[in-house]
Amino acid sequence: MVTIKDIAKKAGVSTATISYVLNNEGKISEETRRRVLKIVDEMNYKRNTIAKSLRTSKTSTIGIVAEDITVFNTSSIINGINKFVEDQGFHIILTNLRLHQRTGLNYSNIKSYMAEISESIDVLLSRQIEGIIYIGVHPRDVTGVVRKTNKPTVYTYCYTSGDDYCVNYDDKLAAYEITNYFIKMGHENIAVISGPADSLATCERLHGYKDALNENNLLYNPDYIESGDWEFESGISAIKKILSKNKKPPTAIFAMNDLMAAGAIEAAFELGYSVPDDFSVIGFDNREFSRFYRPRITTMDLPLNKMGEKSAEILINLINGKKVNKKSYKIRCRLIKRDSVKKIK
Amino acid sequence: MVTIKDIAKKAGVSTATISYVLNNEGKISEETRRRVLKIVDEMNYKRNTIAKSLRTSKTSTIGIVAEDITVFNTSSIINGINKFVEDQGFHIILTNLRLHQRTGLNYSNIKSYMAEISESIDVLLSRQIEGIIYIGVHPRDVTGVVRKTNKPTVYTYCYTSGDDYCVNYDDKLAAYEITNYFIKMGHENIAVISGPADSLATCERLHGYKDALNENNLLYNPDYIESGDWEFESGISAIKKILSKNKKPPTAIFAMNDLMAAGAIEAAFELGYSVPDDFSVIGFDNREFSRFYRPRITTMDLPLNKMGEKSAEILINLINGKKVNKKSYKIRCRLIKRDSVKKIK
DNA sequence: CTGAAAGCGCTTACAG
DNA sequence: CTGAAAGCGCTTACAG
Repeated sequence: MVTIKDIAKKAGVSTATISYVLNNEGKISEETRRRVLKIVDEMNYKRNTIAKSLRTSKTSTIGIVAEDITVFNTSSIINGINKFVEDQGFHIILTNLRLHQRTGLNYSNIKSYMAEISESIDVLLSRQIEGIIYIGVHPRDVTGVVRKTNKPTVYTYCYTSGDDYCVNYDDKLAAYEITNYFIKMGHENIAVISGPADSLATCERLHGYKDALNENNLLYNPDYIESGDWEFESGISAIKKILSKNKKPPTAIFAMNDLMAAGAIEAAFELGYSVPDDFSVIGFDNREFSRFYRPRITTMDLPLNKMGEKSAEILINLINGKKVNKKSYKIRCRLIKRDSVKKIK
Repeated sequence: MVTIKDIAKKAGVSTATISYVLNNEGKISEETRRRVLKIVDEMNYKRNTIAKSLRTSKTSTIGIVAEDITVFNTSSIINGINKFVEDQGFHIILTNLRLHQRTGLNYSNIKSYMAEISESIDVLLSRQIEGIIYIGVHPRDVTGVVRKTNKPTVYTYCYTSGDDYCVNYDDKLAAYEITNYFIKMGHENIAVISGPADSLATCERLHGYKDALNENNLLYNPDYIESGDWEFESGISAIKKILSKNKKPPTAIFAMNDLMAAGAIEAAFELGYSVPDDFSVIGFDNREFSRFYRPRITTMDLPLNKMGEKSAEILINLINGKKVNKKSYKIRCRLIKRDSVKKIK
């Protein structure tokens, strides 16, 4: 391996000079600079970033701790982070907790993985990362799950109840917009297939839903709300329950994710109904299949890339000692209008 | 930041002793060991891996170069890699070329990104990674795309025509098994919606398809083959072409991915046919939606996790100087039988 | 404009 | 069993 020393010897100058040339420090004569650069090229010298990092105590490396990289949201978020930090000369060390794989959907027992998370973070710290981005598998409260460090940390796709930097999409606004869109299309009886009641996303979206109802002087009917577990099958059972509970069936169904929306459509189909002729349906997440399901599902696109970029931006600013005054960012989702909603009246 | 020196001072021993204790070198008395460990704990000392790496010239870090992390295959492969290397104390530096995002589906102009890839690899090398895993977005030949280095390198989800380590799934065998399954279910007229003709995957699978036909004394009919571009829409047009070209329509359709299979099902539906009553369909990839499409699609599950693990295993062996005699690994896919295939006759 | 030298935080032969 | 010392490959105040 060729080092700065070898270059220095061959060029007949000191290692300091090589270093100055390599770092474009300016104060080197044009002639020396050229000669050094030529030798650098000839000897195919590659700088050892490890040594530089040790000396400067800057690694230009951030740690990503992903709860589960195989969950649909994560790769786009990482993509966004990557895009942003690349331009800053930063690199990413990736830690994957494989939470989904290990705990299934029972995110609540994440507590048992706290020791493991803590260890992951220790390893990251020992590698001198300059900041951490923690990516959840679901928008939920992770307070206390991630051990505090003295490094800047940004949470995305999850919240904390503390004084931390969090980047999420705007759940409440999204649900508000979905509900308003239904209303604009003439629907007044709008059912909801929600996520589990203890989910923050469920809460926030129910909030947005009610706000839209209120503003349009529509009554909130608790019998129109049924919770699922984010899976396809729970969409099926939820819609059946809603139908059996209400003499006056809804004309519109807001499913809090596309899987449950697909389940609802499937169930409607089985029961001899048609979507959107008998029911209009809107999903959430803009999962790949929603684009070509039968019917094509109207849904909310998640700003995953933007969330990644924003998280990275905040983190880099914090690393550079810049003030970041806002703590909690909520990025707007985008309604994708397709064929599962019909105008009535 | 507390260093080995601080510990040494407080413990009244040399830094060498601390290092020996930390690395469990044994030759330290139990009494000293305990005292040092206690102080390490008290002072909340964390080892600086960067310094260690510089000294030992081992970083226990591998570089992953992913052509595009948002493409469906990649995250599971990374998951597999992660799982394997974690146990070896290795870490991952992730580079994401965002190829799909930047070039769309036109993978062929990857050549224009060669300079960029080369630079990414330089950066990785300067960070002293000990090996590289290159993850393609599609099983195709990437010879010459990735600059050779003196570090062990494994290619997965892509091939090279050279003497490189490649880990893929067994395309030919998969197609062979699909075709045989159709035949076992009584089908003799089996159409294929293939990928682009210049795709290695297409080639290999066509091979497996023909082999199965031959073995069962069925005639190969070129009019039954229509190529798509892996997208949903191309499944629609392909099936229409096949139907219009053949007086004797096929009873079975092997679509080389789930998107095109869904397109074929959609087209059949539009034309008044039903799947699987009029046509049986098998897809490929076991994408999420295939599980709850109408009908649930029979498909091939890709061993993505295993591919990641295998790649990591080979790489770690190479890093450790062990012999890895086989160069090309082909891992078997798994047929997932669902509702889109019907037994006839 | 350039160099001698110290030092980042570790590890490791070597000596005792 | 333990320590003094060199050194990994860089950067950087300081001196000239």
